[in-house]
Amino acid sequence: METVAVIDFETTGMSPELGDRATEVAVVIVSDGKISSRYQSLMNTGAYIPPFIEDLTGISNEMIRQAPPAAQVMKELADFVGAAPWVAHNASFDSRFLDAEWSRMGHRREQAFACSMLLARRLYPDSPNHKLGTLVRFLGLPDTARHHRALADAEMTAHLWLRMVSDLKNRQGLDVVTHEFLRALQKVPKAKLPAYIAKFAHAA
DNA sequence: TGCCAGGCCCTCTTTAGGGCCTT
Repeated sequence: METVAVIDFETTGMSPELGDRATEVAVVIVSDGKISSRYQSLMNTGAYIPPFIEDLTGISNEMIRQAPPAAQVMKELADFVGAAPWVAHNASFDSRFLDAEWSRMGHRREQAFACSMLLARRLYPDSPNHKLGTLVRFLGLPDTARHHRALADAEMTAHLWLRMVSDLKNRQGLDVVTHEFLRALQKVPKAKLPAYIAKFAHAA
């Protein structure tokens, strides 16, 4: 299986367009069907973390004050990931924060994002909902039991990604499940999904 | 919890509204 970089941000809020900043980032590299390496760091942007976000993530303003500068962390992240394509749960969120933080240091993202949430909505329509934690329980995946911290959520997303690739191969009969294929699959209308998958499945 | 955004997706749709996801 090709290498992908699964990323998760903790932030001060929902919108970098409104001034929210990242507070923690984690990336796990998935290759050969397993997690092969990990990067995580708190990051100091100088931004204020509201109390309810402190409660949600356990990341406090005091912790951030002692964290390395955001530019240093983003540089380390870029070096760590290299040319691997991205994966995130609700990728529109993490991709906007990654692009915003990188743009501040003049760095531009080149690799595309695949979204585990859009794929899970298609592959597991019977899940009660498609929050990361719910999917982990629904599928019986390893639960890091520390939700809303970057590394724990990135690892859970990685296990979800591996499960989706495995299910497409073993249950749907696909021989090759690439990042590019899954990016296409996440955009296929749900009603057309069986026919789309059948086109690529090996002959019954 | 802090009232904000963006994108997807469904439906009582497309000249729109609201729920789901992410912090």
